[in-house]
Amino acid sequence: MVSDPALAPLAERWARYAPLSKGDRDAILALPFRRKEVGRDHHLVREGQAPQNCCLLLEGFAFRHKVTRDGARQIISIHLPGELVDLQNSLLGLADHNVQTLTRAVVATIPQAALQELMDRQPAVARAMWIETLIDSSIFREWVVNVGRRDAQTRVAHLLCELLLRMEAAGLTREHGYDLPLTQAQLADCTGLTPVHVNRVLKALRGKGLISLESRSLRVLDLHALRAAGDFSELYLHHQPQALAAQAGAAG
Amino acid sequence: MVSDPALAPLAERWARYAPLSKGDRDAILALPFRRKEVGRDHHLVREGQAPQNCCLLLEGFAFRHKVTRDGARQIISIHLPGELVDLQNSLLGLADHNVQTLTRAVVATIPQAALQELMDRQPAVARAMWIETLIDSSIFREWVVNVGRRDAQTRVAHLLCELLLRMEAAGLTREHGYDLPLTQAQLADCTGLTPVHVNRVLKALRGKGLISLESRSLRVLDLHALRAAGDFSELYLHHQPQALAAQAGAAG
DNA sequence: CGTTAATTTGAGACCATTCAATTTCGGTGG
DNA sequence: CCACCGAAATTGAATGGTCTCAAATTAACG
Repeated sequence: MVSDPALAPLAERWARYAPLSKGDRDAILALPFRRKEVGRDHHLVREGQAPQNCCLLLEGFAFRHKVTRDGARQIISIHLPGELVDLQNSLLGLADHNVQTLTRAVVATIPQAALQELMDRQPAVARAMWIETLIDSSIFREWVVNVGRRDAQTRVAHLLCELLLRMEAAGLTREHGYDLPLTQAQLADCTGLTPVHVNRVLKALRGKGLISLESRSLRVLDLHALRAAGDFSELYLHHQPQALAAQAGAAG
Repeated sequence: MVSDPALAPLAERWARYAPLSKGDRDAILALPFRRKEVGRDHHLVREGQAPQNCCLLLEGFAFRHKVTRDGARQIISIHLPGELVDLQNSLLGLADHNVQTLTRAVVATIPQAALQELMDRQPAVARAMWIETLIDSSIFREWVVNVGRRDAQTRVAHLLCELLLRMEAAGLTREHGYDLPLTQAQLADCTGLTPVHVNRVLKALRGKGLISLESRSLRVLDLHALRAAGDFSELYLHHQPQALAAQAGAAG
């Protein structure tokens, strides 16, 4: 059985979080999975369920969200191609939130049992997976700050900055431009605002010359000003995990 | 060198997250640490730093927070005695937020290197630590929803419910009552509100007979109604981690 | 090319904020 | 033990950022 290259991006990203041996990489590439094409708004995980599989986004975008009693929806995070959207369920058992596709997507569903086995047998991979969940966690913290203590324009600008940097890291941008995978209603659900107000905020950001945005195609015209408008500082994305350096330093 | 019982609560809590062997427990109890008494508002971790130690709260309360450009503070989580407040820094390197004591506290500072070694040598302990960070993560997600999509009264009621359940789990309550370790200004920083409005909300909750609160002593008079007022559902606290059951089931 | 979703704009209402002042609480020293 | 002081809590009045409601326009998609 030849290892399928579909999981190569996974091995590649995890290798950025922790040093992986050839054996580690091979074990990742040998994970069993089922490739699945799904439409927009497809539910990958439902709150309260105990999923038996983990979903790796091969193509397309997804988001996690919760719904309050009176039907308001809060989006908790956005996921880009190459990300495992529900790793935590393997360890926590019951899903505490929903995961849904933003766009048409291709996912690889990996049996949780296989992931458990991988964690058990390849501690370095487990370490990398842990770090991935910790970076998720850091992004959640920043989102708490964003919706809790920033005004509407700052919130939206901050989100657009975050997406720019993460898209760049994923190779999905060209010259500070990317295809925004969110409707204005979904931007509102990310930022705790109403769609109407998001529309006005975007108009203001356009008016100031910070961005251009038409038919979902976003371009950041003045990154410095957008970062300032969004009170944005990228430390929380941990794109240069210090752990690697620290480990290398400790080993040398 | 006899193992100090000070770390026993840590071993106990981690054992709830993953099955620990005698060797695992001994390794935890053998961790080196320095006991330190600190005053209120003492900084345990500062954003941007690369801490060399982890802080275990032995007595007292702490909180994590970030400050926006214009000086607004958002509290991201509250920590009870027995919790490791900055485990993630061992793996991420640079702290992306501040940690500060809410009250006078006693902490055990554990060298990160020792924790790293523990993770490497006792995979079951590493697993438990990972699960602890995942539960943290789930609480962050709920807080995003709380500040993003709930009105003021619901936010405060939700927070009071969360604290009640966590205090109960830590054995810090009597008859639905506990000592609230937060000022109204700090409650405001948790919920993304102003101190003035928190005061009015608390008055309303008292007026409805849901709680009594005087001089920091809180009693939940009508838990059912407070849960309803706070749109509260405890799934996200993962107080009964399903992973344990799942692992036991898989092993049996 | 029709149909539905998404975006855009306006006007009025409201929840939470800001600003300001007063009262109460908690701790400390005389 | 009481007086004092700063911090915390409380209350009022006015402002304002965001929401709600409603309608029109444009874009997306089969």
